[in-house]
Amino acid sequence: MERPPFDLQRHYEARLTQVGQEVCGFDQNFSAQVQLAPIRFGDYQANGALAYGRFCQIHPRKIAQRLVDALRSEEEFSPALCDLQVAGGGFVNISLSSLALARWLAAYGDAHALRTGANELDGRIHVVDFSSPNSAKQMHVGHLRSLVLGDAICRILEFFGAKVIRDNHIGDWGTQFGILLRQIRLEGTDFEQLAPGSGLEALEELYRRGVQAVEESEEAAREAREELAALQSGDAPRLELWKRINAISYAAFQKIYDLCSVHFDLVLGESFYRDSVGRVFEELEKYGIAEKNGGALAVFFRNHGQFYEQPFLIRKADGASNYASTDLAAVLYRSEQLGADEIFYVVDARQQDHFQQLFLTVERWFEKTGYRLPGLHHISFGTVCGEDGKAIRTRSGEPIRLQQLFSEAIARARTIVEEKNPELDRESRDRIARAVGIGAVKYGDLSQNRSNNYLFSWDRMLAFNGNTAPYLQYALARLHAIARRAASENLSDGVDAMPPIQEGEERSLARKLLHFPTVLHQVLADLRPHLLCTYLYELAGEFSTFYAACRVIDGDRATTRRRLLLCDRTKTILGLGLELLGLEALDQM
RNA sequence: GCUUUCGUAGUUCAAUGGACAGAACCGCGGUUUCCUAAACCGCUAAUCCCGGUUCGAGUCCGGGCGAAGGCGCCA
Repeated sequence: MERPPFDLQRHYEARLTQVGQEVCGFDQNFSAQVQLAPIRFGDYQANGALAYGRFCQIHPRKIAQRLVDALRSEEEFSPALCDLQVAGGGFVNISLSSLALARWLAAYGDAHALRTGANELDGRIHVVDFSSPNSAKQMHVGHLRSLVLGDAICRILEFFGAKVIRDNHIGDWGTQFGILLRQIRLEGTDFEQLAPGSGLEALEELYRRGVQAVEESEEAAREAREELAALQSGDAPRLELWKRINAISYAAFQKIYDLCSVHFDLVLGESFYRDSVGRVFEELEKYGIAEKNGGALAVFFRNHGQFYEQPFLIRKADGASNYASTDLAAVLYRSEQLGADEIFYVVDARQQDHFQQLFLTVERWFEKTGYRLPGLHHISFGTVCGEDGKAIRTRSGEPIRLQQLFSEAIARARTIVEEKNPELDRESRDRIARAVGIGAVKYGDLSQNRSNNYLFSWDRMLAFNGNTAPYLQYALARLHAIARRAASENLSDGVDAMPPIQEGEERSLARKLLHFPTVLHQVLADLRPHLLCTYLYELAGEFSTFYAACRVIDGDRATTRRRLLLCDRTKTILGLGLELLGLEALDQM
């Protein structure tokens, strides 16, 4: 028997469009427009007849009926597999039979089978630039989004077959070093006392004082710029200090990354590009893309609707490079050395102008030089705001540090574990507390549409009920418990075919499982992991309802076997979904 | 001044131009001799305003109002 298509929504879209055009005689203006249907209408619905009927002045119901009649002679649309109905003003509703549900579940029985269904990006090289904190400053809640969103996006791209290069583009070559070096010289800071891994708070304090000085005095600002220029031109003592500052910073960042299980393939930082910015300046000037303006080097977009009077500064008047300089050099490196087909920048929406201008500049530059232009994408996200509705910043007040947020989440989770499961050993309780606490925080961010700002709230970040990671983890833990019991009673041996699904809770759960590929394609289309969160929450909800209503391990062997298989598939998809979001799966909690 | 994003129940959030706008939290009520009650079941409540396009608009376009951002040497 032929394997059913991985994503039925996609498949039906293609098939119905094809049958409409080739069998029914509809022209190129017809497309089936298949989408997931509300359950009251069936499993999938095709909306294309409404638009097409209007277009060719035929009643849409007639169009829909012609399509249904043509489909009925196709084997895959036979009554044994699905029911077709014309409804409303010309919708075509498709409802899968229990046999069709069972066949799909049989074909996609484990994570490996699911992965083979998703190969759109096989062999593509995708560079994802995310997290990218600034050296010498602690990460706070404002840094959460890039970190968890970036990690989830990497996992999703990898699932579809891409070779993903996770690049942490740390801000280690910018203005803050001028300010820091000046302040260190002024205060005579002793670095021997700042051991790697513990000195970041002291550095941050130093920086805070430095910023204050620079804001208050033009003289101090000039000195800081001079310090930076001296560092960037390779002054040895300053480079030595710079290295120490970075060692302290990187060690602190790594603790956070370890805690929430995020890893990088490359941690190059802006400084990595310090010797290649020269080539950028040279080429951009040579091809007339950049020009000197008031001492600085700038790219103008004089015919551009938005940027006609907003130039892109790529080198400061004092010769120092800036954010734009290193970003340009980084694109070149990622294209030439890493072979990037696509580059994703997971950076907040306030930098939209910067990235638009960066991309416009790169397009001109690569066109002139004939360099291979990768796809450039700014995966922007809204700002994390405080109670006042404004962005949480390092400078104003004391934002909540990531370390502090994660610690608090783990502590609260531990309290609950100890209350619910006092019989577990200490090691298990620790593991569960960590997975639940970190998971709740990650999910609190991931479950929201990235394009909106959101108010930081302890209540959301530390919620363990409702639409949260622990809800998903709990459902999965129950599925593991069922599997353990089935194994201990030797119930799970030799069952790989899928018996037809029964109506009611079983069917609702099975139907939801089949939506997984469609949701993944939606997530991939514009890299919005919150759609996967919503889906997994609904899936876990369907399972919980099923679990409350149906005894899985039941006296009746056929029932037990059918329900065990359904649980197995749910366990696979829920587990894979959690993995794609970067959330830890638990087998008990 | 120019410009970008956003505006949905009391609150925090969903909704590839489709049929009756979904959840969660909060509140109230119910469920456990049975595979984990971190669960399940039930009740109430919303598309900022005015136009336009469309068979169909929370979604697209125009104009208001409101919020947050960006705009030559910060990243």
